[in-house]
Amino acid sequence: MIVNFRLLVLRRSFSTSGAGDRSFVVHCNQRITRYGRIGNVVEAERLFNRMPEKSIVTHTAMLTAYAEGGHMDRARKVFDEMPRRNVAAWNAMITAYVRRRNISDVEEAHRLFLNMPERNPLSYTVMMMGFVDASNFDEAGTLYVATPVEWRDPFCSNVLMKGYLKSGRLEEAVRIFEGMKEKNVVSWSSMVDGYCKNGKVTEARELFDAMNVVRNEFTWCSMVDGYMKNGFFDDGLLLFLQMRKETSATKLEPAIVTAILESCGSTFRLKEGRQIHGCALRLGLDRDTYLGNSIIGMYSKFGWIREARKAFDALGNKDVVSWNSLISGYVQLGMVDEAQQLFDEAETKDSVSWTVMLTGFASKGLIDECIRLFDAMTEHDDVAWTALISAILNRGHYGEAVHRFVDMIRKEVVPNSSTLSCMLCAAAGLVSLRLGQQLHAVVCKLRMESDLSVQNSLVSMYSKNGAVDEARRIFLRISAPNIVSYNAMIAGFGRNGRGEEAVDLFSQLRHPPNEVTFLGVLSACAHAGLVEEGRRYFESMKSSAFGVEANADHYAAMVDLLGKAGLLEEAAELIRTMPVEPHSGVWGALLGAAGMHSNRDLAELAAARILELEPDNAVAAFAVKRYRDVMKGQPGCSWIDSVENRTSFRRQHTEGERVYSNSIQVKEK
DNA sequence: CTAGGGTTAG
Repeated sequence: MIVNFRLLVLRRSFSTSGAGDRSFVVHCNQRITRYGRIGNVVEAERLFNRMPEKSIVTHTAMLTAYAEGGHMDRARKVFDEMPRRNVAAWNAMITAYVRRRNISDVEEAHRLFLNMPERNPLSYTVMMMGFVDASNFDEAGTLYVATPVEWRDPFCSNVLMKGYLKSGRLEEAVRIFEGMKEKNVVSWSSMVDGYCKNGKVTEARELFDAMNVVRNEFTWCSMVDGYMKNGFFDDGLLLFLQMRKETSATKLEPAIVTAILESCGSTFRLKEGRQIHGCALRLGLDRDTYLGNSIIGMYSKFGWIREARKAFDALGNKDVVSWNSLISGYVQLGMVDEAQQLFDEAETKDSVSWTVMLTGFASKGLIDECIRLFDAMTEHDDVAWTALISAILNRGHYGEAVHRFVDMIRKEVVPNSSTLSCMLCAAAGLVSLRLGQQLHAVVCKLRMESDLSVQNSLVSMYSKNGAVDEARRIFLRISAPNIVSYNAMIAGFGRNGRGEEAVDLFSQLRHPPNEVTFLGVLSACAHAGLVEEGRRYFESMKSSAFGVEANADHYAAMVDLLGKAGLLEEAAELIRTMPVEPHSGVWGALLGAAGMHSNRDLAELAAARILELEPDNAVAAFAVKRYRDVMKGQPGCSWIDSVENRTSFRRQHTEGERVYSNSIQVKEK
């Protein structure tokens, strides 16, 4: 009905309007623009074709509508066939190419830019956007320098500065920022945000306090979120309260509340989370989809799945993130069936939905389901690949993981830091220095040398491959090592027979040690024969000064330590009196020591216990057989060594070598 | 008609 009426009006307008009816043309141009913005190319095109008189603006609006709808060929045809063009038309065509975020399109944009008869400030800004999006900072920088000084307005400078910040090129960003003659609120806010995103909260706050323009909601939001994302929840909350006092408290930006709720979820702030949720409800902000999604996410992270479900059901405008947040909530609780039900129910799914579901199956070890899901996905991005690879790795299939990684690279999907972290663990597991070094080269190429999780994985990979000095070199370059870094390095020293250095590093710890730290230092003592030190660490751990409970692994390390030193009876006594149930690793340590010191009774005891726990254990079976048939108690027998050359392990190792032998080629970012 | 900040899920 409405459409017919419009057509009627339109028809009358066409018949009554003369060639010079400019207001009608303007009206149609606006409608084409509107159709383009809502993605209705068909209506835009229909109107365009019916217009007897078209202006430059008409063509420009139409080409933009086509481009937004993905029809680049038709957009270009409109541009090429325009009877006359102005700067805006050229800019629009360049913008259309730039928005494709693709190298060849940016090149085409650049050709147009070079050929245009006249340029305005916007031409430079848009072209620079293209280079920035393509991470071509050389060209972007050159173009910035080539931009006439009077045209280097905040608009233009902010684009380049923002690009530098996004790619972690802080110094270049600062250079642009400080060189700007005029800075607006976007310039300041972007720098504050950029510092925060690069972990420099102190510098961000200095700028935040130093700004000479009025802060707006973006500025506040960046700073509050910056505090929270960098682990300073209380400072963030304080600043939020300060904002409420300083600015008009009548309305509140949903974005800032969203940021806080997300942080409540990730730092497990149950009380604050509930309070802020209540506050958002009172202010009527809960209709905001972003905010609603963050509520679902927060309760999911708390494990309060019913609250999450309630927030989901209450949300008026659900989008794909709403669904994904709740699916993720079920997955996090291990409720994979419920997650799958929701996954099947969702009418719109994106790669996140599929990946969440994949990690759900992975958490249950259902590797075939993971692969089935992965194969059913239409697009595989870096995270999807990483989820699959990680699922395969968790099942211990290193060679297969390497195979998938090579596939990923061949498909030209750029690995992220978590992919590389995973793969470095594979290289450690495979004991393949060659693979590890190639991955290290990829890390450098992709500028991920400063990523903490990558650095930690590198330390672990190198030390497991015997290259402990290389591991140490990387460890020393970590700007803010966390407990995982220390654990990797301590264990690395230990397994390479450098017990003193392990002990030394432990004494320099700036973090409370955890279970892994103690396991590392105990193993280090065992390897280096530091019996007294080992005893001391073990006692200090048990004295609960650090709040760490000794588990069976720690006892295994102690049995190993005592056993290697020949204190077999003390080791056996430790097993007898340990408060946790000894697992096969504990008995294995005793078996190894008993073998080394030719204590037949204890070896047989240990082997028997292992076989009770693991009837298929080859080492124990071999030991029992060996003792029964061959060994007559001579010292120095090397049966344990021959078994330790675990054949299955070797096979996997060589399998991995073969798969990645065509060196890994990654395109530079 | 063409241009620049923040927030949610893997």
